[in-house]
Amino acid sequence: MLLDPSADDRLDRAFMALADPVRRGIIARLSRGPATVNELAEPFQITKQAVSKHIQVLEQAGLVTRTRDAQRRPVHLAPAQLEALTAWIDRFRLIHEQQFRSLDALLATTSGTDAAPAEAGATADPARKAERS
Amino acid sequence: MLLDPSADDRLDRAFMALADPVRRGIIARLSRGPATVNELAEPFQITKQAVSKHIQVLEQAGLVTRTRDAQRRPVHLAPAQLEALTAWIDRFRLIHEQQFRSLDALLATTSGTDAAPAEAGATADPARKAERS
DNA sequence: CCATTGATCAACTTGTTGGTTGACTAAGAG
DNA sequence: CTCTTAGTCAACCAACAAGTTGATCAATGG
Repeated sequence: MLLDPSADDRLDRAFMALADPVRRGIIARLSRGPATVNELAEPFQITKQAVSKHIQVLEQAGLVTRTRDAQRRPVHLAPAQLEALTAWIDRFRLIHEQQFRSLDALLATTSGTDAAPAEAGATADPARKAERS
Repeated sequence: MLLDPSADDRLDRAFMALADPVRRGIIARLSRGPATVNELAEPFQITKQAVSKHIQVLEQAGLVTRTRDAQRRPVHLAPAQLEALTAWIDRFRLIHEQQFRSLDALLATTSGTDAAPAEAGATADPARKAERS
């Protein structure tokens, strides 16, 4: 089960875990501090068992951790995985932004007449020849 | 286009779209510039139809757009939705960080003997009203 | 006109997710 | 010991997601 989850696998679980409004609500609540299953279940119209399953999903995704406190199992936010997600997204967001800028510069130097209406790169794309990575 | 998907719905689709290594690979490829379905399908061992479906998912999530170029339908990255995702994540990441800091400060002022074993917030949690004994 | 290329549509199979109910374990409290 | 609180486990079901094959559409080229 938890032997060696690849980086892809970890991202899969984390993104999937956030692709549900209940689980995002749980994350939002936990950002204010730890909470028990019952407390987390209260805002939603589903059974406690369903919430427990959601928490399991979040835990397997590395987004929360559970501790012990008598009968209670307080759930805590684990921000490290959230950081990993923003890191992944921002990586490609920034690459794209840079590509866009350099393409923009290229168009500015070659065409000279008009700067092309925002729909850049549809056919004349300098990055297209790179393949078979 | 669809008729007014709620913010929750949009986040659902976007996070779900990224919860798949094929689709993340497509995003990674598109960060280098637009590509056709065939180009995007090449690195993967699945049929072109499957890739087409993945692109539909990404498009409905607002992460990519498609244009026309003769028979080709070049796919472009749409970075706005990526920004929305990092915005959502960072919101709660920062709230949590701030909570953690203020709790840390609280512990530093009240307890003078032992600084607690790193698992802060488990027992002394300002957000929980339940107290025992 | 017909053939080719690029991509989508439609139907179907398979596996997984989100939810339920009911039984169960664990820890205190009377 | 019994009762209550907090939570999980197990079995089941409806809905959906990912992939396949086969047919179809759209644009171009001979």
